[in-house]
Amino acid sequence: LTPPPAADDHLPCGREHWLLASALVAVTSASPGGRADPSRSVRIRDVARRAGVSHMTVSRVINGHPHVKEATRQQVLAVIREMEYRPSRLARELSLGASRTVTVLTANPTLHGPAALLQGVEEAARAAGFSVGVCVLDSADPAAVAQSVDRVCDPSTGGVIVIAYDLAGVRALRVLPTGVRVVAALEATDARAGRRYPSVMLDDRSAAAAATRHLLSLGHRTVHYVAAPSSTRASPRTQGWRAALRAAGADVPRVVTAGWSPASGYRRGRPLAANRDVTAVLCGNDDLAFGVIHAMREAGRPVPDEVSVVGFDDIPQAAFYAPPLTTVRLDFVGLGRDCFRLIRDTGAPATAAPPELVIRASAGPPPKGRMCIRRISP
Amino acid sequence: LTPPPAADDHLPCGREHWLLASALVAVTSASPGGRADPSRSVRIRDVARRAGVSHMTVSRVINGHPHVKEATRQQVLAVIREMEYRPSRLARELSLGASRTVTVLTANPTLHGPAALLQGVEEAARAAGFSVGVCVLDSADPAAVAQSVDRVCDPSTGGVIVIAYDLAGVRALRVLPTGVRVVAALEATDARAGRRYPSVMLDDRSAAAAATRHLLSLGHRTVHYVAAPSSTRASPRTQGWRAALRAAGADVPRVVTAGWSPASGYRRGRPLAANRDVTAVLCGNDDLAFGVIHAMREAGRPVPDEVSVVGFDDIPQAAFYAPPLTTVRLDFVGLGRDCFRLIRDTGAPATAAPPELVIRASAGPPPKGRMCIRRISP
DNA sequence: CTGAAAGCGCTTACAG
DNA sequence: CTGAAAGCGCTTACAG
Repeated sequence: LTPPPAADDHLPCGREHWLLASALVAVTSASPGGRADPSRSVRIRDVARRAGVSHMTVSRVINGHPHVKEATRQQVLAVIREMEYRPSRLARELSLGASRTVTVLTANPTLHGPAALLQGVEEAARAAGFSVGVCVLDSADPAAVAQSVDRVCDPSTGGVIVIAYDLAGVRALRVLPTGVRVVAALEATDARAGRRYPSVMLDDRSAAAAATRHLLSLGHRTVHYVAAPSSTRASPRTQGWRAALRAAGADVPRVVTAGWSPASGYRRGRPLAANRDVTAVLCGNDDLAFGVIHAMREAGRPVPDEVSVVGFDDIPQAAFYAPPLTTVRLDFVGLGRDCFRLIRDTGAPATAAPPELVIRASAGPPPKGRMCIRRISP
Repeated sequence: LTPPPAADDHLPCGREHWLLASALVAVTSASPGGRADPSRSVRIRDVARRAGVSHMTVSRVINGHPHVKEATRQQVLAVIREMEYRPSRLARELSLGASRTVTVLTANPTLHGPAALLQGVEEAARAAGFSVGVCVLDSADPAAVAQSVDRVCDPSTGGVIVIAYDLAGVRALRVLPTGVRVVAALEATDARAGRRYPSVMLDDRSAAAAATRHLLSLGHRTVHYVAAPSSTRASPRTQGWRAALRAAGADVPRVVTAGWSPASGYRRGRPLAANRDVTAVLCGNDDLAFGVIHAMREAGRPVPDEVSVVGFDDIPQAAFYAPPLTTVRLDFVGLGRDCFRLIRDTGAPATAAPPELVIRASAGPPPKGRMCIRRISP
C-alpha cells in the first residue's frame, strides 16, 4: 500500500484525500448462509420422543414448572443438552399471546442522544428478558415514516418507544395505531402528546435557562442561540433561553436554526463569528458547539477569550475538546431505562438524573469593554 | 431555576458542577400501558366473518395472491381498513417457518463504529422488509455473553450479526450454536474465524501502514501507537503500523494499549507527552486521538507544531477538532449493509468503501532538529 | 406427577 | 376463484 507516486515522496499537494487503493473490503463467505445446518432444528417433540415422555413434560421442565419428578426432569434436561434443543421464541410467544420485544423508533441512531437512550432501553430490557428492535425513521419522507410505524406496530409487539425529538419522531407518534403500548421520549412537556402517551422527558427548558443565566452572570450583554432541530416550533430549550434573557432584561437575538452536526454548527457559526456583537453563544448540542467554536477560531476570535460557547449533552468528546466544553449534561441512558419501565408499566420511579451544568473552559467573561454588570435574579 | 446562592452572583469556585435542582425528570403516565385497547386485537377470522368470506381469501388478499376476484378483493380490503386489521407477524413467521429479523450483537452501541454499522444493517434490512434487533454484550462477564447469545440464537431467528472488534464479540462468536445464520464483522482477516463464518472486514492493516508511512514521510524518526482494544493479540492495525516502521528501518516503540474513549487516550497520552522523543502518534481511533492531543496541549506541546497525531474512523467531530484531525476514514455504514447482504446470502457484491486517509491539520513535520530525512519505499 | 386435547393466528397444499 | 383441512412449535387448561 503506497501513497500515490510522487517523485520526491512528499505529500501531494492540493489533494486532501488519498484513496488507499489496495485497502479493499474483504468479504469472506465460508459456507453459504453461515454454519446453518441443512437439517431442520430440533423441536420439542423430538426431545420428548428421545426422552420417552410427552412433549408436555418437556415443556414443563423448560419452564421450570413444579410437579415434575426429579428423575424425569434430569433425564429431559440431559436430552435437551444432548440434542442442543432451544425452544422457538416465535412459537412460545404466539401461544403465550405476548411478544417480549420492544422496538425503538428514531430518526438517527448514531446521534449521541438516541444512541445513549437506545443503550438504556436495551440494558433494562435485557435485564427483564426482553429483546429490543430498532427501526429508523426517514426524516425526509412522511410516507416512509408511516410505513415504518406500520411494520413495527404489529399486534404482537411488546411495545414501541419513539424518540420524538424531531419532526420524524412526532410524525411517527401521529400515525401510531391504537392498541399498541407506546412510550414517547419527548423534548419536554408537550401538553398534547403528554396526555396521549406515557412519556419521559428531561427539563430542557430549565436547563437552557440555567445555561443562559450562567453566561449572563459572566458579564455578557446577551446570549445568542444556535438551535438543533426540534419537534415543535417553540422548543423548550428556546423558551428557557428566551425567558432567561427577558428576566435579565437582555436583548433577545434571533434564533439561529441549525441541524445536528458539527458541520452545521460551523456553517451557522460563521455569520455569528463575523458579528462583533456576539460574545456568548448557547448551542442546542455539543456537536453544534464544536462547529461554532471552529468557526470562531477560524475568524480569529478565540474561545473563551473573545467569545463564550456552551453546549448541550456532554458527549464523551466534550471534556477533551479545545477548549474543554462547558455544557449541560443530559442522562439519556437513564431516560432509556425509564422508557422501558414505562412500557412494562411497573410503576417504578424514574431513575434518569436531572440535567446538570458542567462548567469547563469554553465560557468566561466577555472581552474588556464589553462587560456588562448585571444582577441576575432567580 | 437558579445557580446556587452566591452573595455576589459570581461563579462559585472550586465546584465544577451545578446541580440543576429543579430540572427533574418528568414522567407523565397517561393511561397505564399506553393507548392499549383492552379489547383484543382483530384477527384474520374477524375480518373474514365481517367480509363474508373465509379467512383464506383474506390471507390471499393480504399477501397479494392472484386468483382473487377483484370485487371480493376490494370488499376485503375495505373491511381490513375499517377494522384496522394488521396481521400478526408472530403467527405469520411461525407458519412460514422463517423469521424476518436479524439481530446485531455488540459490546457498545454508542461507539461510532458499532453505531454506524448498526445503521447500515438497519438500512439494508428495512429495505428488504426485515426487522433488526440489538443485543449488547457484557464486556466484563463471559457468562453474560453466553446468555445473550443463547437468547438471540433462537431457532427461528433470521440471522445474527456479531461485531467482533473486541474480546466480547469474539467470545460471542465462540459460543454460537450451530444451525444459525451468522455473519461476523471482524477486525481483519482472522484466518480461523474467517473460515468458520461469512464475514466482512476492512483492510485495517494496510490503512494503519499507510497512516504510519504518511507520518514517516513527514520526517518523523518513528511513530508511536496508542491502540484501542482488539480481539486478537496481534491486531491488524498494530501489524500494519509495525510493518511500515520496519520497512522504513525505523525504531518500533512499545505499543501503548488503551480503551476506546477520549478519557483513556488522555490517560495514556500523558506519559507520551512527557517524553520529548515522541513526535508522532498514531491512534486506534479518533476519540483516543482527541485525548492524546489534549494531553499534549496540556503539556505545552502543541499539535501539530511539536507533535503530530493521526486517528482512525473519521468521526463527524474529527474535522472540527482543534486542530482538525488527520485520520483514516472507515465506512462502517457500508460494512453494515454488507453484513446484511451476507445474511441474505444473495451473492451481491460488497459495497463498503475502502479505508481512506483524510489529511487535515493534526500531522505535520517534526520540530526542527528532529527532522529525519528518509526515503519511504512502497 | 403426566398426557391427550384444543388453541395462539397465520400459512401451504389440496379439493372443489 | 374459494374453502375445509392440517400444520408451524409451543402453550394453557383439563383429565387421569
